[in-house]
Amino acid sequence: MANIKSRRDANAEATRAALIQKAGLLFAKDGFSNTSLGKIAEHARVTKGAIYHHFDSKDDIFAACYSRQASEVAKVVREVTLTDDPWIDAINQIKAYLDISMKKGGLGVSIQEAITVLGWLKWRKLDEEHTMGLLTQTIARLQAAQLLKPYTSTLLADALYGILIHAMMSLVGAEDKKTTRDELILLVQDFIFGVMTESAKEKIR
Amino acid sequence: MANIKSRRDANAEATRAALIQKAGLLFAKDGFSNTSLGKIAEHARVTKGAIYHHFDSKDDIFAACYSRQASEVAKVVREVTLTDDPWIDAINQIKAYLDISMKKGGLGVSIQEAITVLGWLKWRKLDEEHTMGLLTQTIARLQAAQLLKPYTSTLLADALYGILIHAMMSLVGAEDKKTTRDELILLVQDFIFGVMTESAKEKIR
DNA sequence: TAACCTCACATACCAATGGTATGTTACATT
DNA sequence: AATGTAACATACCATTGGTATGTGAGGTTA
Repeated sequence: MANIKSRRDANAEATRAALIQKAGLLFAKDGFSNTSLGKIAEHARVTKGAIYHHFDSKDDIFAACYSRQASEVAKVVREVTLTDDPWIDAINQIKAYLDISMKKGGLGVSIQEAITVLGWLKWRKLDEEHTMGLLTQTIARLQAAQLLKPYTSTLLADALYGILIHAMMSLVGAEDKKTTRDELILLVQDFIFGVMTESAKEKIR
Repeated sequence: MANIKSRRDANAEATRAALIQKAGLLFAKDGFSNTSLGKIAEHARVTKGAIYHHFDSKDDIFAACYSRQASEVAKVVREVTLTDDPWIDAINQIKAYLDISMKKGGLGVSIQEAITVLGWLKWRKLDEEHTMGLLTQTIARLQAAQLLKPYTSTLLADALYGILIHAMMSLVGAEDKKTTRDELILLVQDFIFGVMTESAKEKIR
């Protein structure tokens, strides 16, 4: 209803955004436990009161930071989809995911930290709304085109996401990122080949 | 040298062991952050001083708990190896790993918590000495037998471990564990098929 | 065995920090 | 103009990880 933002609402949104941004920078730079709410408030030129007005807890503001970043990643990956060949799209999405993760590797809140702070379950739930949700869709497309063996789709998505996450983490730690990235793409492709139907394999060859 | 334990040393070892055991139970039951050092000390009938005499920090005693558990898992998985067919051994190890993880899922310190508390890097380093180290060996065997495509072995181990970890986590959360477990084994097998050499595939069929 | 030393803890204490309870004031509503 | 409410600020608290120091039993040396 009230789509017209009042002055106060606009200000509130601004502080909230500033809080998320500054917190994101600090979390990325110093890690979660080494970033106190006091520091965050200070950098955003407010007090802890402001934080606890906008967020429920320290975990909550961290989740907001990660969520924001994840949605940005998902957005970039989503924009890749172009062709009407689900297989090509899938590979391109994977490439895009690895690339942006590689770029944002140092910058931004790391996935490690996210899992570390939020715990597996919360983290997963968050990711399901972004990157992993995308992956699930992509897999559904592949399955609809009968390119994949009839595994339970959530299980498949889980496993594939596991590969991607893990791949990404190796990538962040690797010294020759470019080579590693290329090898990883091939590796992931081969893994997926393993769960493809025979007819699909021949079609691609 | 001093292999003959003095009275004092024996006592010290006993308290250290008790500390690890009680801490493990509490960590598993209440989680890391909800378990204070005071509680641990109380349960082990000592004081915080004892804890800080034996361990450097809260993280450190947690690491000790996890390490102990991981070595037990690794021990069970290691005992599986029997035949001289590396492929069969690999599959059996994977089965054993999933099974024990399934059993110990509720009990013991969960992997989620371990990653959560120690952070990705420390956790990985710890696991490299146990479960992951085993996996690396198994992969090396498969590669030596030229069953796998010539990927960088560490990369391969990383990715495979990623699948296993992720699979295990789905397994912990699944409602029909037995069915999920069976499907997961097939899934993992298929994934590995993807990175096998053509000749190896035919040999198995 | 007596003096001495070391180590395995216990006791006392502190600083930091997440979280809460309570103001306060600008702004919106009536 | 009076009143209400949301967006913060201020003050305060409890917990807790960590440290500095004390102490006494057990081991070592003379």
